[in-house]
Amino acid sequence: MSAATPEIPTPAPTDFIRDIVATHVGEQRYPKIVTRFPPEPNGYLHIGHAKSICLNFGIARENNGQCNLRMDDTNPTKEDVEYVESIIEDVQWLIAGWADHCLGFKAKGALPVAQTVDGKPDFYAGPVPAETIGHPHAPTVEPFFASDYFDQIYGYAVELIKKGKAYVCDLSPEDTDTYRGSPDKPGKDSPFRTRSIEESLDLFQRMKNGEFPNGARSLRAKIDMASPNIWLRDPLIYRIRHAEHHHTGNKWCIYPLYDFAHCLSDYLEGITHSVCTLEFEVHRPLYDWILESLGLPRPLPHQYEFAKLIPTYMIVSKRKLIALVNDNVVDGWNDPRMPTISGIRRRGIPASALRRFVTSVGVTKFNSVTDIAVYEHAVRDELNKVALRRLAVLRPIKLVLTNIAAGQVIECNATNNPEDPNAGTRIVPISREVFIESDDFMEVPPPKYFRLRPGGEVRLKYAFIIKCDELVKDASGAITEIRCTADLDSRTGGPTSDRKVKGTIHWVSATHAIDAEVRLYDRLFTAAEPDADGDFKAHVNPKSLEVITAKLEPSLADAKLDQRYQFERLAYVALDPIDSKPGKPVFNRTITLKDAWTAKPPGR
RNA sequence: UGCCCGAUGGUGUAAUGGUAGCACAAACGACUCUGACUCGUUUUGUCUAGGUUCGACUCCUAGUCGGGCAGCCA
Repeated sequence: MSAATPEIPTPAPTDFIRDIVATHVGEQRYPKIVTRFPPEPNGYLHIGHAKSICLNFGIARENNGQCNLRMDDTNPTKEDVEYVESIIEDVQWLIAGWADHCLGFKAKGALPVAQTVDGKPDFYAGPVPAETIGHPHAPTVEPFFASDYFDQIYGYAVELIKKGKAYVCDLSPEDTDTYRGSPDKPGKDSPFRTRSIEESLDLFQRMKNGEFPNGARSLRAKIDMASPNIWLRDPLIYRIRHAEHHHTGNKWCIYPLYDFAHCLSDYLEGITHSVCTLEFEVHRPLYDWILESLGLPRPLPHQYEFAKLIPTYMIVSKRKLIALVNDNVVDGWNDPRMPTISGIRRRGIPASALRRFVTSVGVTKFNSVTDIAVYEHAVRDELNKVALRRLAVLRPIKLVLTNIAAGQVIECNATNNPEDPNAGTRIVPISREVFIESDDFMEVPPPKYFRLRPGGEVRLKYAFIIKCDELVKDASGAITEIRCTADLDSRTGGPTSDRKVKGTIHWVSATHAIDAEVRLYDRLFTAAEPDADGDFKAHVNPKSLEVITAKLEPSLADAKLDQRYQFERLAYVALDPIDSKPGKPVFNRTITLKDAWTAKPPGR
């Protein structure tokens, strides 16, 4: 859909992780920097993931490295191909024109290849050259899948058993919990901890063969039940799960747990820097323990943690996002109000703006909340540069120019984008009857109101200065028509065009206007931290969407999907990529223009 | 209350023993055929207490506050 949005060259960001990478590059510790973005395909990607994507791909592109897209799919009961496909699309959209050349994809169906390193057997899962990656669903390539490594991971588990570093445990899930102890009390050894290597080997194979029901047994790393770190108290590394997997089908009935699969997936792909969020910090000793216990021949990956992105007025939790979808609070994952990447895209926000925002917040280990104003500023700033200006009236009120004859049409020359001289101009027709924004007229205005008022003057942008002569009201006293005279000499270039009037308002010719649906989106929540009290649904903004029929200048009849527009003085908008049809455009309001008047007018 | 991590204006982030800076926000002003954009000015900060040092946001000690960890989730 949307075209690539290349970055204007800016100084490469710095942060503590990039500093570490820079040190490693200086030391030539690795032949190539390889990162990875490893989502679990159990939901859609959101703005928090965007930060991780930009960090991981950013590190890769700044160091001539590579960033693998990997499905972290070790839990068949929660994952689905729908999510795999959305993830691929969202990642490619976000990095298009910026880091496509670093995207690590593999040949479709490829599995790790056996090799020998320093006389030791080894496996490696490598990428396909970036040039061969085209369309998101190109038939020859695909992302990496942790589930493609199940054979190797199983082998590593067997290896651990043989080294006496893992054992099959018959404790029930409940007993396993009890034996684990609590953070301030050491755990207790499982009675199966001393089981012989041979017996564990036999049992593990029979687990694999499907001889036992779910939960009957598990494979555990043998570390230290008294460790102050819970994750070192003989953590489970394999569980029995008789379930069909979206990628491996029915081949397996045992699945490795995250801690075991993740570090090994990183190793198999030759990841150098495994970057994740803070909650995995306490898992790092286990990550290292597994890798170090196996005596692997290639350099080991290392894990680095950073703080999640949490913008105000948003929810970033897959579970809660799912709830919004399932409860029909929003219209699907890609509802333009959702903080999902697909929702953000549909809302009309350029990928470059999203990238700029998630980069601008920095990377630290401090749990912070980011003011949504920073996000909105990035969006407006990006859109200001590229949006074509158009005239549109959202809440029309009729205005008659009494000194223009019925049927007469005057062509006005309008600037397409004052920020971009190359954007050119266009003709907008005006006639005797026009619509103006109802907010732009007040019969009894407050002080410092400089739009139209009885007896007052205002400029119709790109046209002429008008003066309000009289009002026509209906029986109830509501204004039905504003009657004005136009100073026809005040057109651009005309004799009185330099006359100063304080206000300039937008308009559309009533006879030329086209009607179109405009969806006015606003923040999804009314509370800065919607989930602060644990009840985010209570803070859903009832006015997060208002659908109106607006009056648009005629040129908007052939608006383009990839083009961003600004309805002058109002908002940035984009065509809805799903509901817009030829001849029936539907516009989504991406974001309003900043408005210093209604934000805080004097006397209010 | 076991272990791990963190703390710089309203918010986010820089300064890696040597002038506390930037962005957003806010306020005021200039400009304006978008009350936008742009430009200018201003307000506001190193969690606390000790210590080391000529000098501490930075190093040390103790404390305070916040976050994370007890899924066969990731």
